[in-house]
Amino acid sequence: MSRVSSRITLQDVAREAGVSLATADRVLNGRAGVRGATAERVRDVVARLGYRPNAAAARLARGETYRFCFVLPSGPNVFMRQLAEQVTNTAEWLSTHNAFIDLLRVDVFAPEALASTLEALIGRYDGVAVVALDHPRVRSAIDDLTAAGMVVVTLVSDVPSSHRRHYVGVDNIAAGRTAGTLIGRFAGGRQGSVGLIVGTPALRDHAERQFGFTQVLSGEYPGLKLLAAQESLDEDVRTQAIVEQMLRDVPDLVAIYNVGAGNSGIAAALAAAGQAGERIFIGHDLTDDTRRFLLRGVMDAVINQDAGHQSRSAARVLLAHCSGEPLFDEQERIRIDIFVRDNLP
Amino acid sequence: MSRVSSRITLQDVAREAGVSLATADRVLNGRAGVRGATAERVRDVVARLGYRPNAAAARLARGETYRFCFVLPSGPNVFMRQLAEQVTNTAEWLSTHNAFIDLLRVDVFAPEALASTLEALIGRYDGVAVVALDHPRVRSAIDDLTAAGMVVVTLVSDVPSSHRRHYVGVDNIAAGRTAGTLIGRFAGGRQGSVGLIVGTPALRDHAERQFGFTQVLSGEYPGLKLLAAQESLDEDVRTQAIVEQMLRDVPDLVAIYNVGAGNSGIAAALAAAGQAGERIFIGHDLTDDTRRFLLRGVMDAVINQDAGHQSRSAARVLLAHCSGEPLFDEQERIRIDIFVRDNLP
DNA sequence: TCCAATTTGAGGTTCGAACATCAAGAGAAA
DNA sequence: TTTCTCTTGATGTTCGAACCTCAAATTGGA
Repeated sequence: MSRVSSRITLQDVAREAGVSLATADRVLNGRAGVRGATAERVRDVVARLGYRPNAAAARLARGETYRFCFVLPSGPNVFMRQLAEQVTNTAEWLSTHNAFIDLLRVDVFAPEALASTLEALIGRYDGVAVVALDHPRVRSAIDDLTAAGMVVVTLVSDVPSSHRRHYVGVDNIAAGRTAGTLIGRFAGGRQGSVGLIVGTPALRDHAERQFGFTQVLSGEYPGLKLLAAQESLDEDVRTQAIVEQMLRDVPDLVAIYNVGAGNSGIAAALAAAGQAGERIFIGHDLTDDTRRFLLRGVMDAVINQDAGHQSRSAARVLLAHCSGEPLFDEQERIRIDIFVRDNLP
Repeated sequence: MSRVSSRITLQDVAREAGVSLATADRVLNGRAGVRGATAERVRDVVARLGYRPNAAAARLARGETYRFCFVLPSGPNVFMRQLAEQVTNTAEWLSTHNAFIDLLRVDVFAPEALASTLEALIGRYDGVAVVALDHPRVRSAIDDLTAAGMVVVTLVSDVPSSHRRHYVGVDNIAAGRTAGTLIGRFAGGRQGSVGLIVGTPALRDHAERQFGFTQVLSGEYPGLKLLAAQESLDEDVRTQAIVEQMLRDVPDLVAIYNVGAGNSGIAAALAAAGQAGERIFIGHDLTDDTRRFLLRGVMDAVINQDAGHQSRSAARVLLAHCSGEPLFDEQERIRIDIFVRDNLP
């Protein structure tokens, strides 16, 4: 029953408030030269009539174009490839809204390179979305961009102490905790060891997931013994070797949690040992591979953060901050998705 | 590296193709009176330059306003209240895009009433989003609306055999299967009975969830015995009574799956029996209550379909279909969310 | 009361596409 | 060649807000 009749324009507001279009315009756009009482009257009418500026007309009149730069890690990481692809889709959408995206890829393990890449962006863009590295050099580069009047958004991996305007991504501690709870529950009282594989603890998101996971497992599932974390550098061959070793050395292995990439390696090792489906196996990022592993019962759950959502969200946030349009917080919250075999999209 | 330089307008396309603005316009808007070869040339240039119409300008020029009607069930159902609230939010957003929403609430258990409500909408709206009931009268009402040139979208609950243009909602069979898998896995080999509570099997979504759940449980977890489904009519007092009885009569009760509303009643019954946290308890719809139950360990998982997402998605779909703008399928897919204690938003 | 500063009004231009109208040009059929 | 139809160009108007300028009205202070 929330009815709004046809369309209220600034004209209507001005007429109703007994002022000219120019004055109404001055009030709404915060331009100087309007007496307080008059401004108040206009604002009252705006509220009373429920006036909302026509988004299309406003955009058209403003006529600005925005340039954004997305900085993603290079390398073969599947999730980052998905993200890059989604950024390309987003770029297409943005291009109909007078905003343009350049996509840059830099070595994720080189904070210096990332920092100098960022610094080179100063003045060339209106906004930057960056998969950041929590490192003093990077932080100061982000602050420099912000100081230069650019809007900076961190993507996937945050730098909380920087002056970035917004973080688009999930709480990775919570993601790790989620994995912990799922493994704990799936184990259902069984006793034994749990293997933990991380890409590299140098990545903030990996470290955070590991932290959350450890917290839950050691705090709430005393029957499960957490093995020392092994580093895979996100490579299939290394995860495979790690798991093969584990299957040999740890007879009471109940579950494996893979914090980073390389799930195919784990699946291969399990299959080779004839153990696929015997051990609980939880990992991150829904890909063609992990989807197949779920369907075949090799993996038990996949924790995911939607690349498309993150890319679009970053774009919307940048656009909103640059153009001063409102933002719906709720829509920009990235969820920690849990996928099992039955709720695959 | 996907760079698009400033902005290509229809002017640029026309110049590049060596035709007039008028002709370029005729080609792009499919107006008659252009020779095939000429049209081809224009389309080539469009592709080559990557021309995309300015969304704001197009909207403004079209200058149409759209009227949509959202038809939701009346009654105290929490999810439907959330949905109604989100529709109100969506209405606010839409109002800046020249589209307006009326919200109607009708008795969900009365197909005749729903059907006649729908029929009364003919000609008064450009689009309708309806939480439908799968009933011949309702189906034919939807078909009548469609025949009258209106865009009809089913929301939350589908009528697949109707001519609705789109279904915004989840696959409820998959949702039920997901619950089944979670309970099966959480039980972790324990033997015993599983209680099943539905609001009413007359609701398609409830029936589908029950179907999916039963499928998984009886097919894959032979150690778990599924008790006969009990009807709660989505009422707390009734679910409470049902569970109290269950706790008395079924000593080996392992888990409870509540297909509909009324989770508070279940929590109360469990608490009264001192059994909160002892039985696996999975239900639907994330609310203040269920969130609290998750945090306290009373519930083990909540399966959710995001009301805000569904409301916005329905609006976007209606808008896109009415105005002929493109739609990003991937963005409009509603996910089956699994929430445990650790990944609450 | 008068001057100066501040407020307000009136009007115009711009953005890019959609859509309309009319005349000029091309081509085909008679 | 003439006539008629089919294409094309030229040109305008519209949408609603943003932003600009200049003149008129109002206000406040001296």
